[in-house]
Amino acid sequence: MKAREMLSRAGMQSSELNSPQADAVAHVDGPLLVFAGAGSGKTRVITYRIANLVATHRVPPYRILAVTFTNKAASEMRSRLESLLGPDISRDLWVGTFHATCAKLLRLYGASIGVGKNFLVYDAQDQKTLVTRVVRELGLDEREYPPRTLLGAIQKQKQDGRGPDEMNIDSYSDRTVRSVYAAYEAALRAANAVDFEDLILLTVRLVESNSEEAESIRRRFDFVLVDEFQDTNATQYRLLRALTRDHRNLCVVGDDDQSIYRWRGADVRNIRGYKLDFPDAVVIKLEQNYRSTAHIVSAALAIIAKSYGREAKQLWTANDAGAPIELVAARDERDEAGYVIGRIREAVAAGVDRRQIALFYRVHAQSRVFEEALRASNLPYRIVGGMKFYERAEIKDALAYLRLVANPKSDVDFVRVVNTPARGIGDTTIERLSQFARANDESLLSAASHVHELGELGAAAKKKLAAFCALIEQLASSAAEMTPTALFDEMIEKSGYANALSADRTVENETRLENLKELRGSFLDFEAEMKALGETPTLEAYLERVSLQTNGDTPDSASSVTLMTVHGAKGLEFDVVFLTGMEEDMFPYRNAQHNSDEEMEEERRLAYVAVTRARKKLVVTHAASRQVFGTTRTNRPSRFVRDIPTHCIQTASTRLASIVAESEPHWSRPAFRKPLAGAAPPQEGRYVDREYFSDDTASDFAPAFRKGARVMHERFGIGEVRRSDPGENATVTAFFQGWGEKKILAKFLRPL
DNA sequence: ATTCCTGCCTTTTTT
DNA sequence: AGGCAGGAAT
Repeated sequence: MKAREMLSRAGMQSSELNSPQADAVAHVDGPLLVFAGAGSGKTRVITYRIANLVATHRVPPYRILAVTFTNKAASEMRSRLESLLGPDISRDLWVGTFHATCAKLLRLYGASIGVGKNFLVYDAQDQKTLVTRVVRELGLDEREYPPRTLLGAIQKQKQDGRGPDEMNIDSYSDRTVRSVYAAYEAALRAANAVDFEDLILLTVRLVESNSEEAESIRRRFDFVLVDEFQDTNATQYRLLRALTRDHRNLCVVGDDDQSIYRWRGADVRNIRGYKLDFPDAVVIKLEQNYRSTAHIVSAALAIIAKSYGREAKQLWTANDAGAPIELVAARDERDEAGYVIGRIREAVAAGVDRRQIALFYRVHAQSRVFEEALRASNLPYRIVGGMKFYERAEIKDALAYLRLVANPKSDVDFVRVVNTPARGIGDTTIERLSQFARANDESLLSAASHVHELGELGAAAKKKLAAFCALIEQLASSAAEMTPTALFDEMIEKSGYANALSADRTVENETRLENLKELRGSFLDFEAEMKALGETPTLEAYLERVSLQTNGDTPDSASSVTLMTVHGAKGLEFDVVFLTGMEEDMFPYRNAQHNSDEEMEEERRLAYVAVTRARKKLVVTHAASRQVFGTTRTNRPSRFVRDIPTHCIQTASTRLASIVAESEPHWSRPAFRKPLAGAAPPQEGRYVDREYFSDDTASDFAPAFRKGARVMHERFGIGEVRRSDPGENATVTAFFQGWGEKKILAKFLRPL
């Protein structure tokens, strides 16, 4: 294909890009830093730049590496590149997550640093299991050193690029961490496994070494691009620098205002300090927002403006002001849920696609109330996060069998399935086998294969273990001559797993069988895909994909409302967003351990992320009281809410609805007289027609400003009503902390 | 070996 | 409040 043709196919007319976007796309050699504000067309810039490198500058596609954090982002980028450049070229580009890219490099070159070709990737659960085992073997008290905490400490070391011997030891507990870390590493290597951190860290060591392999990897890519750069941790950044050491063609794209993963090791300083490492870097800021209404952009900007140390940016939009942001005060979480669900039904009735509606909360625990309300009103919804497909026990069990077949050294998998389904191999047996295995320096499966040498084990136990070994061996020999799907079928049958589930026909087991069927479907998909690429589908390749695809890859084909945490919402956008639980101590989230300045900063950025997800309509809710971990808590509205300029906001309250509900028999209430078609009967008067929330202050003056009610004033903050005088120029006398009693025109007050 | 109970802890979790 | 892990009971 000719370059010009490719360019036009890439849609690269300047009219499609604004000026900073075009500058970023046109940049070729040397370091480039792009600050991409929310909704500023970041993905477009990255993909166009890649297209430009290939089409105009004739860079071979296989010499370009684009790194993302999520599989989803990677596949989106890939498909956009495919439509720009066509399948032949895009196939050769390296587009993938940090982890997938590193796994690929390790499989190609890892031998030189002692990483076998068929290593497994252990997920969070496996890691914890392994740490627990190590803790026990070291004879440590699990109560004093919870495996969870230790694993966290180990991960932190790894994310900072330190091995056990490179740790800073400041206390006795550091010493403990170090010894657990060392033993954990040894256990991983013995199992021929790596964890997520290893994927990065081992690749860094590989690329930084002086080996021939390091040289080849560094020569492999002429251009490296990174998306969501603000989310990189120390090791990931080190990797990027090592990969581009010789040419410095490192293009990073991100937004320090959207850095919300500090607690996972992400370091905003990577983006904020990029200039220090690359003083000659070209810096481009994308500040025009194409996504949201002007009201939403102003609100977002007001929230983030108070952030400290941020790179100066001024997000703006040419879009219309749009509908005001609604701020709704609810009594408690149930009131809040009822109100939100009512509003969602309204929106759906008005023709909004359910897929364009999202409900955010700070923590998962808040989802339950919403879920119940959604179910009660028959609204289809999906929850992102929570228990993911690949985390379900039956899926992990099935995969553990196959992983054990692929990698007989994987003790974690052995322990998982040796007695699943129950085969009468109990803890005592496994404990003795472990000791035996340790004494002989071999894996559990291998120890079990010559278990007859183990004196202190009962004959019955030996027989059972031998039978299990035979099962795995049989499956292993099948693996050599079968397709992965056929092997899966055989495993499910021969292991007795399917039988155990169908024997006891409970609803849960039905679901589990369904899930296994779905897993089988993923084997079929995998085989079809590999066939299309002309490759042989191997079990190992399948397992690799699955271990890096922990994402719940929810098919959003179903038309559902989406519920998720704000973290889960990053990178997404919706027409209508409900941002719930906007109270102090909920959002910003705070408890005894979590209240540092840094954390507060991150909460602020999180609020910014939340607000910028909305395209057309944002409804913010907060509850006066809520049940948290069994106790009732009363909270003021979030500081972030108070940061939103009042001219963007329209306040409402669910209170009028409840007053109507209490004072009138339900059949006489307007909302009940004409229920929405197909809707479940409303409960407790929460589903009230919108007219009831009209912004006409007179109609809800009395309840909103009755004595004792809380109100907010732009200057004086939150106050308590002492006295109110309705009428044309209604006034309210209220007490404000730090200001005393003030008499104020009601229109300057917001009921809370 | 399995089951049941009690006591614990509770953010966010791209891979 | 609820889910889970560890320990006791069967």
